[in-house]
Amino acid sequence: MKPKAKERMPTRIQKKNRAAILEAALNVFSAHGFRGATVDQIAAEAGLSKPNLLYYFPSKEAIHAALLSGLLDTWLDPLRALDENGDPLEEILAYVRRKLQMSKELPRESRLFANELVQGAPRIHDTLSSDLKALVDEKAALLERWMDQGRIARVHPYHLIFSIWSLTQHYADFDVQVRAVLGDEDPFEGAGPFIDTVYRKLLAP
Amino acid sequence: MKPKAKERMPTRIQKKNRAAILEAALNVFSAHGFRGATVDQIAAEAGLSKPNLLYYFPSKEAIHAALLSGLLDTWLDPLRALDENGDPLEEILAYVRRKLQMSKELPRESRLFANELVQGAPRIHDTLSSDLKALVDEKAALLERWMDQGRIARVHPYHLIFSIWSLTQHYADFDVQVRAVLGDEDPFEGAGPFIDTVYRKLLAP
DNA sequence: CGTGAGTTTGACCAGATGGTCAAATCACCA
DNA sequence: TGGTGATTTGACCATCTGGTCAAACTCACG
Repeated sequence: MKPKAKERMPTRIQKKNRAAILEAALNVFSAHGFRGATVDQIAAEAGLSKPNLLYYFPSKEAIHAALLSGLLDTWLDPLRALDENGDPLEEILAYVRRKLQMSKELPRESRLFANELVQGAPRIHDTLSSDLKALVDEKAALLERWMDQGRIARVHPYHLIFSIWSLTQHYADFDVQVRAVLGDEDPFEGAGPFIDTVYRKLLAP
Repeated sequence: MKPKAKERMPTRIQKKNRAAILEAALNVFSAHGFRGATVDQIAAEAGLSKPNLLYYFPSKEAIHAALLSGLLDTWLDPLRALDENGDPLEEILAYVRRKLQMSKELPRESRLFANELVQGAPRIHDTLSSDLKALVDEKAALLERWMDQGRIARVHPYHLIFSIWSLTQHYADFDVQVRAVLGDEDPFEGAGPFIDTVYRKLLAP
């Protein structure tokens, strides 16, 4: 039997409104940063009045925190998927491609994190040096094993990971700049093959 | 004889205070973004009262604009220095090294631009699609010529330039993340050789 | 020195912003 | 259908923020 929960099930309306708020907040926070976003703006975009929005989340901070922690997993999933048992180069290329695809399909999420990081990550610093560091340590060790086995070329494993982040997220985070330079050309059209080549040549044993 | 200028020479005090304000503004804007920075904060950091600061610059916007336009040249100088007459690979590697050094020595400047770009560059969009685009077009054409001559491997020249920007500026813009993962290790220690290797392997004809 | 330009400041303002609250309205089901 | 808890809102508040202004002060130079 179900132990009676202190917290009740979320109602249909709660589910709908919470989702609408997070969606709107993602738009606004990713476009203007935490400080640049206003509660009114988020409320308007979610189709709610400000007091109504604050009925669902206790504060602006809370919305932001909910967004970040809710998205962090999604964000790191591709790295988690790096599989010890796969072919090293193909595993890494798959990771790169997934990350680039995320830049294309989830640019708001990327910019949300970029905004936070570029300003010193005041609200997620702890998560970075615990969860993120642990995951990267683990995967860097895997990369190092592959290098020891001569299955990919030897490079600094941490900087290899950083390079994948920077090369792929660049297209989401600095989208305006990329488009200003490229004009009409679709950035991802050329980026995919380019980055692919980078890692094929870099990691060829 | 000197034509009498409508505008007088800046006094000693003007020079000192303008410089102090821009220095303080660079600190504050790069750490908090335009919206997150307050005039009081900048004034305090510059050792002036708010009204006094606004005696030297007419508005917060004006300080930000002065900073950006003053720094844009510095920022693009390394790319401008890419020399048609040098050895292609060495020229590109020199560009990469200069950019990485700038990330190390001028991280505030890098983050100032990063903050602006990640939020859609509302205040420098025009400069990007005119000046920046023109410069990149010119240098991309040079890279293409080098490729035509078989002096470096053929890759998408624009994405080659983007990759240099992203790989190097990553270490300034996302400094907290890099340090959270690396712990005590100096990021630039490993980044230099790593990025060097990337471009040597990528561009070997 | 005295004087006018250059510099500094306390007091102030209007608008924006995050957040509160009591009252009104709505949705569900016994 | 009535009642109860969930939802919504208009009015309001305190604080922050960019910016103004007149008055006071300082400096350089004749």
